Amino acid sequence: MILPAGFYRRPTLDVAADLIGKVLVRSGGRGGGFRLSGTIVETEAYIGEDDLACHASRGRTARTAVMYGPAGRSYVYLIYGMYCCLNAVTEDPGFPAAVLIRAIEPLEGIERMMRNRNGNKRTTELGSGPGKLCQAMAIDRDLNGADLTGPELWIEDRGIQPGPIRTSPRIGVDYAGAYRDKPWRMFVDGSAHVSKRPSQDNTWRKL
DNA sequence: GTAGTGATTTTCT
DNA sequence: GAAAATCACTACA
Repeated sequence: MILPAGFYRRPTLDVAADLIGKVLVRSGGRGGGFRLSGTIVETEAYIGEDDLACHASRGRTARTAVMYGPAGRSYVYLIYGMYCCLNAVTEDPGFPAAVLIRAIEPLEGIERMMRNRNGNKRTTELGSGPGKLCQAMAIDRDLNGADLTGPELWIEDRGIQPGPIRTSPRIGVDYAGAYRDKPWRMFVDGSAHVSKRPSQDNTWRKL
């Protein structure tokens, strides 16, 4: 079942948690073309203009406009001049928020994903990071604003029961002041496909 | 195994 | 002009 727009039009933390275990699917090319997919194992929530880590904290601009639009669309942006990151827009129109898809466990089209990733042979290196998964699944800014109910990019519920979910502070947002330590990153505990494994850090709590 | 650093360009100040 | 929701590579243990 493809997740409907209503799935995304909810509190962002709920969407971030519920997306764990869902399947991200990318389809393209002519006449059937290709189909790539992977189970989502890591997400992060970015919530509103008050959240100093959220791009919308600087207000509405050409880049952040999608986040102010309806839920269930994609927000794809370029980071560090080289990589793209994929988000799902959440909440009511007018309230800027999104869930960053940070890691997937590859399911379908693994051979093609390896080619997209410059011949990388390890499945754990195909989707264990927001830039990596976009490269593997051929997601770039052409898909910014795309409807996440298809036909190029969507997320399905296949009834997968993810392992235990943990939370942690978000990655790479040390500049975000009081919002730096918010435990708004969600990931499958122990998965080999998440972007970073826990170090000696007992501040992370069970969800 | 961990730590440090350069690549590259859009975006907003 | 500075910073950025990252990654790959190198050096070293």
